Amino acid sequence: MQAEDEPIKTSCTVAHQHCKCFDFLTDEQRALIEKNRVTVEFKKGEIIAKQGSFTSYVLMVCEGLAKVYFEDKDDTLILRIAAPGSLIGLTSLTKSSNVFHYSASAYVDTTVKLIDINTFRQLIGENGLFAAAIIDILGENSIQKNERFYCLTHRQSYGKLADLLLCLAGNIFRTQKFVLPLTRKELAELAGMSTESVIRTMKKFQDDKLITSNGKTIEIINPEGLLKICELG
Amino acid sequence: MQAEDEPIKTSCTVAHQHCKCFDFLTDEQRALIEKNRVTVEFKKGEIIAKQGSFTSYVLMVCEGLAKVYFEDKDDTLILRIAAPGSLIGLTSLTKSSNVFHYSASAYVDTTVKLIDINTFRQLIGENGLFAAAIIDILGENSIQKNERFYCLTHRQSYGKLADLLLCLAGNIFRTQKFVLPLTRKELAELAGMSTESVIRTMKKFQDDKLITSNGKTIEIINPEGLLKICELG
DNA sequence: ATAAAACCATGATGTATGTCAGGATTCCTA
DNA sequence: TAGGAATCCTGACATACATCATGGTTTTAT
Repeated sequence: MQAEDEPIKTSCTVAHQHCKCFDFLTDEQRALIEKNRVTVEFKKGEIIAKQGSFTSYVLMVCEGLAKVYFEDKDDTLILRIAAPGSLIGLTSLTKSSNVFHYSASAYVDTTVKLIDINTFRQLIGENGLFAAAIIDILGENSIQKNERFYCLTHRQSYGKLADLLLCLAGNIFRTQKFVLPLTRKELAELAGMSTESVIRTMKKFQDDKLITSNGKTIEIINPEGLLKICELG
Repeated sequence: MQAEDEPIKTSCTVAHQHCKCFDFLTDEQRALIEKNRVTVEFKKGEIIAKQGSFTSYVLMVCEGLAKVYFEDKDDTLILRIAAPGSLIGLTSLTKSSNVFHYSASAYVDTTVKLIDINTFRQLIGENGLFAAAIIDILGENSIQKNERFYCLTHRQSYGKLADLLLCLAGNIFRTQKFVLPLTRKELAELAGMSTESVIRTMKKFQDDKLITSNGKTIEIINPEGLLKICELG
C-alpha cells in the first residue's frame, strides 16, 4: 500500500510533472512569459504538434493528457505520455533546426500553453537558474527514456504491460483504480505490442487476480505481483 | 558515393561530435575548466563510469571509443557509442541526484577528460550561451535516442544491422572500409539481437554483395542497398 | 434513432529470431 | 610455443508474438 505521493518505481512510460523551472524566474521574467504565450484547447484526438513542421513555441500541458510520438513511414513509436506540467518541444530549442522532432496529439480534451520559443531562449540566456532547470528536465526525460527503452527492448509482453499499468496508476492517475481514457489499441502502442496481445495479457492478469477490469475501469489489486512480473521480464 | 563530411542519414547508434559548447566560453572560463579537469587514460575493457556511483565530474571523450550502457539486473542496453567529442554524464548535472544514470566502458584504449561538475554547473549559470549549447547537446542526444529507439523496436534484424553498419561507417569511422574494434557479440548488443543472428545476417549481406568482411575488416560496397533494407524494415 | 465505424475479444496459423549444441578458428597468456 | 579461452560460425529446434479471420459489442455521427 503505497502513499499517493510516492509512486511505485518502474521503468515507466510517462513524463513526470515538471513546471518547476518557472519558479526560478523573476517577476518581470514571469510577466514576459505571460505576455508571450497563448492558451489553446485541443479536442480529443486533435494534433497538438506535428513532427517536421516549423515551431515557434514550446508547449506546456496544463490539463488533459497528450501522446508524444515519433513518426516514420506509416509506423509510430510513442515516446511518452505528457501529463499536466509536461513541457513539449524542448528539443527544438536549437537555433539551427527549429522544427518539431516528434508529434503530439490529445488523448482527451487538453489545454496547452504555447510559449514563444524566442522568449524561452532569451530567458535561458539571461537566467542561469532557469537554464539549469531546463537542463534538469532534459536530463530527467533522458533518464526516463532510457528506462522505457530498456523495458521495451528487454522485456517480453507480460513485463511490458505490467510496467505500463503500474506506470499509469502510479504516475498519471495516482490511484490504483482509474478510468482509462485509452483504448486497448493505444495501450498496445504504448507497450510496443499488438492489440490482441494486450487483450490476451490483460485477461491473464485478471485470471491471476492482479487486476480487475470492466470496460474502461481498471483496478490494480496486486501491485506487488505486477512489479514482480516486471522484474522477471 | 557520399562525401566524408556528409554521412548517410540513418537512425544511427552513435553520438555526434559536439564539443562546440566550449567555443562559447570566455578565455577566463576556459582557463577555469582547464584548471578543474584531469585527463585519464582507460585501457580497453575498463570501466569509465559506473551506473549508480556518485559522480563529481562530466566526462569528455578525447580519443578512443566508449560504450555507454544502461544496466538492469544481469542485462544491459547500449545507449550509444561515445566517440571523441562526446560528453558523458550530462544527465547527472541535476543537483538532487548526482549519480551516474548509466555506465560507460572503453571499447578500445580511450582518453577521457574529467571536468569538475561544479565548475560545469557554475558555467551554465553564468554563461547563457554555454547553457544554451548544453541544452542543444541534450536535445540532439534526445532526438538521436528517439531514432535509435524507433529502429530497435520497429525494425527487424536485417534492418537493425544494416542501420548499425551504416552508422559505424558514416559517423564513427567515416569511411566505407574500416577495421572494426568490436566483436560480433558487441555488434549484437548494439543492434539488440543475438550474436548468432548477427553472424547469420552479416553472412547474408555478404552473399548479397552489400558488404565484404574478412575478420575484423569490413567494407560497405553497396550503401544504397543497405539503406533500402533499413527503410523496408 | 439508426447506420457506420471503431473497438473488444478469441481462436488458428505462421514466422522471425532466440536458444542450444557442436566444432573451427583466432587470440591471448604463461 | 603450447594450451586455454574467447570468438566465430553453422545447423536443429523451440517459442513468443504478430497476423489473420471472424463475430460481438460499444461508440460515434448523421
